[in-house]
Amino acid sequence: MKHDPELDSIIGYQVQVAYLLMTADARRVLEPQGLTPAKLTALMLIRANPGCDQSALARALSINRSSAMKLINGLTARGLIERRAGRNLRTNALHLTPEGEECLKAMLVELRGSDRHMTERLDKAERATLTALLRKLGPARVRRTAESPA
Amino acid sequence: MKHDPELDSIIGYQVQVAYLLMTADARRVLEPQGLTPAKLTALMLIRANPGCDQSALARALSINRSSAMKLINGLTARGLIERRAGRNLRTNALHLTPEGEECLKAMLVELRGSDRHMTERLDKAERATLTALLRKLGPARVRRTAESPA
DNA sequence: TATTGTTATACTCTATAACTATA
DNA sequence: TATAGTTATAGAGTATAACAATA
Repeated sequence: MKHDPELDSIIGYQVQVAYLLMTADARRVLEPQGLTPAKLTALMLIRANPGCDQSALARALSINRSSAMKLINGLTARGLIERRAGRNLRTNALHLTPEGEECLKAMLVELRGSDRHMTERLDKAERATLTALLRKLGPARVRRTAESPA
Repeated sequence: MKHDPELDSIIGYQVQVAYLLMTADARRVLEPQGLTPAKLTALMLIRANPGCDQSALARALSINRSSAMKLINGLTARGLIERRAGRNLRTNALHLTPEGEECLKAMLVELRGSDRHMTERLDKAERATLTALLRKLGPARVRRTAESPA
């Protein structure tokens, strides 16, 4: 199937192609553990913010509370995370279990391998450049804390 | 919510963040027409390959035939594409309708606007560099020399 | 025999709405 | 009042399995 050349100048489309390419390999790595990129991201967020509550996690993942419930229930059922007593009686504190910590570490090793494989045609400088350029995506008018103390 | 610094060195994660950022804006543009990035991609493929059959489209989108059926039925119901008689009695030839052509053109105008907005912090050279680096993603052993650059 | 389109069915992810307990 | 967690339900999107017609 031919590709429409008009899409070559649309960065968002190029990013989409890259995303599908990269995640296809990542999914292959995560699948044996019953994980997906979204679930992995949730585990990483919980590791970086131990004791966070469910609503905060939902906001960070850009999903709503009830969707987060299903995600959290699934990870809890797999023994990777657990709900502990929170700051008050209506919040849960999310934590990785020891098994979750171990699973996450092992996944990161494999994901680094996948990532190295999928970026092997880029040298070190190119990798740094790509990362820097990806970070510059997004509208210029975002409210920066240094700019105006909104 | 804090971000785990270990993810900063994983290109696949950076690409995922960029993808979610870019498509959020694209979805906002496509939504009033009942379209999604995947449906838009299907329309672009049909425009670039008029008369293609359903199975070829499914392969190009990396979905299976029955999933493609739903997609095609939806676009047909919206009057954007149509099934015509194909090369033989068991294949359909997919074509954009005049309304589909017009809708696609209008969407591309808006998507270019969105794309320009989301990449406004990059200058022309940076855009070209980003596109070139994104194209270099993927394993080195892929047969890419004589084929189309995907 | 293999392939195309099709249907039936199921699973995952997401969303909305409503409910409860608590703040 | 407002918020956190929860439940029920629904709508996309995808997949597998099977089937008839055709190659």
